Amino acid sequence: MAVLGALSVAPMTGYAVREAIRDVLGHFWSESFGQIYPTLAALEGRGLVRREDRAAPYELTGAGRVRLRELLAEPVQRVPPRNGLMLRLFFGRQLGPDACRELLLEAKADAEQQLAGFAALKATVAAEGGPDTPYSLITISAGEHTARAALTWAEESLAALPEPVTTPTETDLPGGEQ
Amino acid sequence: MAVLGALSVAPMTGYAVREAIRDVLGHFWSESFGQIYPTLAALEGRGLVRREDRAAPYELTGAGRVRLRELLAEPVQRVPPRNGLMLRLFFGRQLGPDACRELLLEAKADAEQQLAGFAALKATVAAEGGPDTPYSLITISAGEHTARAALTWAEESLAALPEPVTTPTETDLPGGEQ
DNA sequence: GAGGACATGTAACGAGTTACATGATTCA
DNA sequence: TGAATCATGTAACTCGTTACATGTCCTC
Repeated sequence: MAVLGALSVAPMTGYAVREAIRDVLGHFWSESFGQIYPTLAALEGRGLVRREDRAAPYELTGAGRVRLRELLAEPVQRVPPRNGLMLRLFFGRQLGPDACRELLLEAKADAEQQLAGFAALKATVAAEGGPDTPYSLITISAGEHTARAALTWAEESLAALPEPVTTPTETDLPGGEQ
Repeated sequence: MAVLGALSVAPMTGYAVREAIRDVLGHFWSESFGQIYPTLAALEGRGLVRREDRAAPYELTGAGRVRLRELLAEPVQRVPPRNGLMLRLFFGRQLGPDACRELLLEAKADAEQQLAGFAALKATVAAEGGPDTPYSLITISAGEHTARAALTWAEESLAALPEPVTTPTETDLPGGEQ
């Protein structure tokens, strides 16, 4: 689906398909390198893509466009979740509060970096313009919302973790929290 | 890591481990059924878990607890993203605005259902109480933030899509739906 | 003429899922 | 006694990744 979709935008060599998937779809999709050429060969065998000769870029055939629409219309199948960060935090008692704080700080920095990336990407896409722009902006917006949520969550969780400040010594003043 | 972590909470049979992972870690982790028994056998072979006899539940050994802490301390490796919903929306021009709206409505309903599930889960976990509760609440909070972000995003995107209102026709009579 | 990019492929390996096969226990 | 649930395991198969192997084209 990703390969056909990429070729629906413009004819491309396999190499360019890989770069397009990495750079344009990168924030929500990925294809391993060794996957793309076999896929293109299979698609060519089924008449969904074609190329003039071995040096020319692949282009979508009519049948390929039909097939792409079929694939896009198929129900979204969700992948089984596997979030290593959550797994570590869930067993945070085994890991220790300090390491958990470290993980949350990483997550926060990560979210901030992502937000910056999305802002830049949004500017680029909006400047280019084109028929696919509104749909592209929707996916970027999803990334932004998710990253902002991660940022807020990390900050809240850091505040909620026990011993949020370094305790210098056992100098508890009277009237402190129980 | 997930299996050792589950056994760090309480001794369990393989069957119970599977249910614990599905019911407790389900919103951020999953293990396939056919994965758990081989894993338990391997862990037993390495002396990280033990059981009295073939009928008894597995329990963590001292070495197993050490190994779990090692694993938890390893850096989080992120999985390559693969979000079928975003892929479909990105190529939304091929798919058509109506189908895109449908996808967004599904995503919205999904997020709402998740939010309800998290609220219930939070209440359960908070009521039980225990040493792992604060960490558990952190992961639930992550789910809530993400789901809320998805909900907001879906609503915004629905509003942003072209033709957001149904074109009024003469079939706009009371009870005219269906 | 050397290094980097563009470009195309293959093969081995590994992780994980589904489906199958089997048996014990509980309870209506 | 039959069905549902609890319980343990195996085997085939699919998917995807990493690493390898090869070659061209351009430019400094």
